Formats: sequence, C-alpha cells, structure tokens
Amino acid sequence: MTRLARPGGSPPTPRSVDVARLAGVSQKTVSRVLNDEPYVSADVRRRVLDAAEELGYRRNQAARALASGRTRSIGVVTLGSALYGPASWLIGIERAVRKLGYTLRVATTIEGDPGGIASALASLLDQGVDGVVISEPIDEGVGLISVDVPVLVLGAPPTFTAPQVVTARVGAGRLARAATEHLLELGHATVHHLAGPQRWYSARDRLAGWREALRAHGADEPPVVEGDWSAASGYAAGRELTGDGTVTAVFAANDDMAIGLIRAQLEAGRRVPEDISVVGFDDIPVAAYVTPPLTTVRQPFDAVARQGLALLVQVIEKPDVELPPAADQPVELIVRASTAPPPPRPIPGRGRRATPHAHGGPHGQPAGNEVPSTQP
Amino acid sequence: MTRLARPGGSPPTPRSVDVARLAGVSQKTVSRVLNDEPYVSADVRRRVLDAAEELGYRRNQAARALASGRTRSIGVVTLGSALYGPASWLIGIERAVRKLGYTLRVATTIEGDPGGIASALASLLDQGVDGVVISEPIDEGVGLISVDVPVLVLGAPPTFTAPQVVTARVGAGRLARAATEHLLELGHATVHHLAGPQRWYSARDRLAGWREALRAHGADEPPVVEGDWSAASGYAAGRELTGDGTVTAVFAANDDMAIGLIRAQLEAGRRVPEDISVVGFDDIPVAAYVTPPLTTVRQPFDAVARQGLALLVQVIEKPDVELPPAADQPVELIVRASTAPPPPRPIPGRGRRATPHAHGGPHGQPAGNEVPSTQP
DNA sequence: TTGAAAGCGCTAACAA
DNA sequence: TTGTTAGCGCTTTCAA
Repeated sequence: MTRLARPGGSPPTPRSVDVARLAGVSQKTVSRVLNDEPYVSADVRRRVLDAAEELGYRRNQAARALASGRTRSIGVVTLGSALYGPASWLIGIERAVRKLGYTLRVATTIEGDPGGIASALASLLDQGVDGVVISEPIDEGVGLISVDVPVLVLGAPPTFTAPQVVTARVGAGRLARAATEHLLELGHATVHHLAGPQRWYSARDRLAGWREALRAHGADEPPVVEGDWSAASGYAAGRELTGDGTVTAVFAANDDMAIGLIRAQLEAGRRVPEDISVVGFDDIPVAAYVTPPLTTVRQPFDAVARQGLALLVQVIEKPDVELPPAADQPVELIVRASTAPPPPRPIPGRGRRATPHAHGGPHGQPAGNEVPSTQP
Repeated sequence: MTRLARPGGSPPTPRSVDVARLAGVSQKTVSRVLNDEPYVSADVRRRVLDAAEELGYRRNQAARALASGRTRSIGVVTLGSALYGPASWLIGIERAVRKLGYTLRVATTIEGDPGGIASALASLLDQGVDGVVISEPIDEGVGLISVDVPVLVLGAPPTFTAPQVVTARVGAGRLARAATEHLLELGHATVHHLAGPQRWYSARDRLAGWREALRAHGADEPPVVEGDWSAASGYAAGRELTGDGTVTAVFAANDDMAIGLIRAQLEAGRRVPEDISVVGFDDIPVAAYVTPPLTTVRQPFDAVARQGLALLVQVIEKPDVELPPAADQPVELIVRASTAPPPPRPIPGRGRRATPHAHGGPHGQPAGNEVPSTQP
C-alpha cells in the first residue's frame, strides 16, 4: 500500500490496530474516532488522534471501500480534448469534489468515438465510484447506458431526466441571450448565429438562448450556421457569411469560432466591429488580446460545478431528501472592442432574403461570394 | 458496490464464487482465469469466461486492492488551471494510463498555493495509487515531500533525480531552439526571449533552448523578460520591449504571451511581422487564426505522455529491469505569418545597449518609452 | 493443473 | 460510551 514515504528500513505501515494498541483502546474505537462517529469521549478521541499522529497512520481506502461498499470517489466522463470549456469543467469539478471530501477519477472519451461515453462510464463504474459526472453531455451515449449510481449532468436541459439523475443548469441559454441582446441593443436589425455542433447540449442551449433573444425583440431569425467549435470552422463559416452583405452582427457559440470568423472577415476586407460585430462565448485567456479584443460572455464553471456536485453528493449520501432548486448564476457579459453599432446603411446585398421569418435548419445556406481566398 | 445497472428488482451483484459455481470450478480458478495466470486448461478457461459473461460479472476493485496491495491506478498532480499545456498533458496522460490497463486519479493544485503539490500528492497517496505523475513540475513541492511509489516527472530536466523517479523528456529545449533558430535564419541579429515563470521547469527548458541557439549562432544574448504565461503578461512585456527600437524578433515561451505581446506592438504602431517578428510556443487552437497567424512550435503531448507512462508502469511492475533511454520526439515548427526577415534598417533606438553580451537576469530592464496606452 | 484455507484492513451489527 | 464478532470479495499461500 502506498503511503508517504517511510524512509530507510521502512517499518511496516501502521494499521488501525497499531493505533488502538498505542492509545489503549479497541480497534473499533479508532474507527469511530476517524469517522467522526458519535459516542466517543473527548479524552479517548484525543488519545486516538495523538496515537494516529504519532504513528503517521493513514486509513487504507481499499479496506474501507470493501467493508463499507463505498469508495468516496466520484468519476467524471470528460472530453479528451484541450477545449477550454471541458478543461475548465474538469478543474472546477476536481476542486468541488475535493472540498466535499471525495476524490476524483477521470475517464476521457473522444468525440465521435462510438460508444466512447459508454466505455468511459463502464470504466468508472468498474472502479466503484459512488457517483458520476458527465461534464459535456453529447447525444449518443447518455441514456444508452444505464447506471446504478447517481449521475450529475452538467448543462443538460432540465428536460433530461432519468432515475437518479441530477442536473446543474449552466445558464448557457441566459448567457447566449445576453450576448444576443447586447448586439440587438447596439442597433443591429438582427443577429446571426454561428452555432456549435448540435449534438452537444451546450451548443443547443446557446442556440436556444439566441433564438429567445431574437423573438423577444421581434427580430428576424436568420439561418444558423453550424461549426465544430474550432477556429477553422469559424473561419469557414465566416467566409460563407461574408457573401451575405446583410450580416452586421454574429454571435458565435465559442471564442475559438469567433476568432476564426473574425479572421475571415478581415481577409475579406470587412472591418470588425465597424462593418460587422462579433460576440464570442467563454472568455478564453487570449480573448482580451486578439485584434480586436473580443466581446464575449464568461461561464461560471466553478460555481456551477460546486453547485452540481453538492447536489450529487447529497443524492449519494441522503437519497431521500428533497433537492433544493439550483440557483441561477449571474450572467457575465464582457464588452470589449469587437462589437459596435451597425454601419449607417447595410452594404446592399444581393443575398437579402424574401421570407422575413426564415427558420434556420442546422446548416446555413452558403451565399454566393467572391471573397479573396487567403489561407491563414 | 457500483455496477452497470441491474434493472428493476436488482438481483445481487454476482461475486466470483457465483461464477465459480456456475462454471463448476473453484473460486480460485475464476481468479486465475481473470488474471491471466498460467496453468489453466483451455477448457476451464472457456467455461469460466462464459459463466462470467452470463452473469455479467465484474471484479470488485476494492477487494482486489485490499488483497493484492495494488490499486492499478495512477495519480496525477496537475495544475488547477485551464492553461493549454497542463490541460493537454492531462488528456494525454489519461489516454496512456487507460491503454496500459490502469485508471487515473486526479488531484489539482493551484500555482502559488504553498504546499499545494504536497497536499495533492498526499491525497493521491492516501488513495493508494501505484504511481504518481507530476505533469508540470514547479519548484517548491517536488523534492520537499518524499513518496514511496514511483514518480514520473514530465519535462523536468534529467538532472532531477531521486529514488524511483523517472523522467520523460519533453524536448521543450529543442523546440525552443528550433523556434529561435528560425528567427536567426530569417536574418535577425538576435532574438529576445519572453520567458515563462522560471519556477516552472518547462519555462527554464525553453529559456535554455533559446540561449543555446543564440550561442550556436554567435548572437548577442539580450536580457530576458519574464511573464507568467498569461496574455496580459505578454502585453505588459510587449510594452516594455517596444521602447527598445532594436528589438526585431521575439520568442515567447507560450502562445498566450505571444498574442499579448503582438497586441502591444500593434497598439504601439509597430507592424508584425514587418517591424517585429514573434514566435510562440504550443500551437493553441486559435494560433492559426489570430492576426497575424502565429508562427509557433507544437509540443508532442501525447507521444511524451505515452512514453513516460510506459516507463512509469514498467518501474511499477518490474522495478529491477533497466530502463531504456527515452527516444526524443521530432520537433514541429509551424511557420505562419508572424515571422519575417528583419526590417531593412533597424529603427534607430536610443535604447541600444553598450554591452554586446548582456546576460539577462530573470527580469528584463524596462526601457524608456512613449507608447500609447490603449487598454484592451 | 486445480483447490482449500487464510488473510488483506477496515466497517457493521450487536453486545456489554 | 466502548468492545466483540463477523464479514466485505478478492489474492495469496500451500497442498493436492
């Protein structure tokens, strides 16, 4: 078993019996003290703690798990990519898990790997985790496999239910709405949306928030262009959109795509924000330093993780208690230099649509264009 | 214990005795088969496997760990930030760990948290991990605590040794050297370095590689400016450097700082790459889409993680076998548009230094400047 | 090639 | 308030 080093001749790692012997109590009493169980006199508690300290005693987790049927660990299924969102979730989750007295086990899955979520889940369940977090729910996987421990799904819409599934709202919809409204309030007639892959719940949330904002303001709903979160896909979408001279504002579902999109605009000779405004999503570390500095919204990763895990742990420890409704997190819109009022008169576009209320499918129609094609 | 769901009335999870009974063998034989031990007849093996399959049997890891003294898990101490490097390491490590038949436990530490590494390590050791990975070694912590399981340190220089410590070379030095040489070969008289925090081994590696390149080319070694990896620190450094009209090329220790630095140049009215060339480090996802697209080097996270963990697992499983030397990974320099030959004649600078061979301390001297101060 | 018995170091149930 | 007695479900002797 692993311990902090016993230097040199390594006397055998102490067991709880050793502590008991030294403290002059029974082994069970040691267990009581260490588990903060009631009915231990202050005196005995002190003696046990001192003895444990003196011996450098640490409980054997494997034995605890075997005897109690609980590992006090939580598993997280996360995406095997360094995308800012998933990485930030993981950090927040680990912090929250540790604060709650649990430990974290991680299994990654790669997007597009069929059964990836299932096998990551299976690996975690094999390890005996007491609960599972699915940090970036994607269609496929979730729901295909059923699990007999509580599950926390971050960011899934509340319509997603199953036995023992708890959800923490990310509020991506509200953030998206705020981002869109920021543009509308600057005077843009409408706002285009460069969406994330719609298999991701978080991408759908953002799209829904965008749509709500448009409806609330009575603005036209232009067709949606779908990217894959990458700057490259944002660039490609940017070139599509540029052809349509009517586009004056775009809300991108993440900063990477926003940056790619801006790049495409600049190459096409359109200025940001003078000709076209762009809002991103995430506030990645470089967002403030790209050109132009990016207006974006920031997700409350830590707060949501903390909140979600508190729920999860409650379900694990007291399955019968009613759950309190999760509090919404405040919206943080960070206005920088990539947004401005629309240009005085929109560039006359041959792409102007006849139907004012075109409801976009997942893919926007590429409009004709003669954009210069500089590859970055 | 947690298992894939037993729907409905949940018959009790099967144990190895149940499998044994069904297969008509002893429980020990089941254990033999499942552990791929020798001396099992093909016939018996088949029967056991079938029985296990039929019952949906899965071994109880806690019991295995308790009986064997090994958890078949590896712990990683990682930085509690969404920095691209640490996040990428984590992904690569998880993948490698799983491929080797181990599972991953994670403990994060925040930079600047005194004893953070120590307590993260302690948490992992408490969990009984069979080995530990320190993914971004920072001074403090490492070496202060001693551990009785093998440790893999990624990216620490080979001078770092201790009992049971293995190292995988990241090759950051070679990458840094390549980045610097790229600039020198473009014709720059010398190359400035915007370093990472020197408490990080990876930052020191990069600095060393830069220095080597300069020496090999007989170039002056200007004072080093030290940042903290953030774009903000790159921006600040950029404003310092701009005052010095002699600077025509900068190698930044990561892309975020490079982007901040470029931003400062643009605000100061200097063009990149016409007036000043910048090379980054990491190839973050947006690097190709910022303006100008960033020349950078890419770290072989996955390959190094795979290699390092193979070593670690070998030490865990066969402590006595000699380790093979780790193979160096190929250098990947990605040339984009942020680098070019130096301007015909350097802008006459009042900051020109008298001593040609000034060896920089960790902080560069701020040169006087009258840079416009637009905050991003 | 297979099996029987004896723990691994705890927690749980019950007794005192 | 404390202690005693049984396991938890495997792996590890050792014997057959």
